Amino acid sequence: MDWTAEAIEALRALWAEGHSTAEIGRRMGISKNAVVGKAHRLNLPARPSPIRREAEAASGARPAVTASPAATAKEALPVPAARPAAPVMPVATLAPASKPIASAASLAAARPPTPPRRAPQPTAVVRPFQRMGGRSCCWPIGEPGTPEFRFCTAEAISGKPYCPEHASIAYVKARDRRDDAA
DNA sequence: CCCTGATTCGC
DNA sequence: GCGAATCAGG
Repeated sequence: MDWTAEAIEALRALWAEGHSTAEIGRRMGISKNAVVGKAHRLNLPARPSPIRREAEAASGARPAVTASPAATAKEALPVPAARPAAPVMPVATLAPASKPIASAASLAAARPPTPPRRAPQPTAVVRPFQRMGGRSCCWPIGEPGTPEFRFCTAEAISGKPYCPEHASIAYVKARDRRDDAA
């Protein structure tokens, strides 16, 4: 993985939106290990991990888990942005970012039925319109002409028509495109 | 078994 | 720095 600024920005954005590492990996065409590894290196806020390694526990036996039962209840609830902000973007598994999917046609072609793995979340609010100040991402999703067709609802990077994640795949690094262009 | 994320460690 | 392997919990 070539961790360009864009890629890192995309990672940060997706991470902040509460996507799973595997999901981020899928979206960016990399493994979840790469995602979690990089996230870790970037010191991105760890999200509720299902596990608790012995290492941390061993470092002090049981530090204070039992310290103040009352306090732990409320304060031990960081659970920041666990909300899957992005309303299920069935953007399929885009090919490992190689070519900037320019046309909606090609995108449609590369759009296999992607049943959402996650159960519908009651808290997930599909916002029909962005009223936010920022421009929304122009990345087309679905087949044009169908009811499903829409654009990515994420907020575009300022100065770019795409959100971080789509920008990361939309813009192939300019360098050395000459050889593949031939 | 599927999923999850964190850490480890060879590269 | 990178990420597969591994670990560990749900």
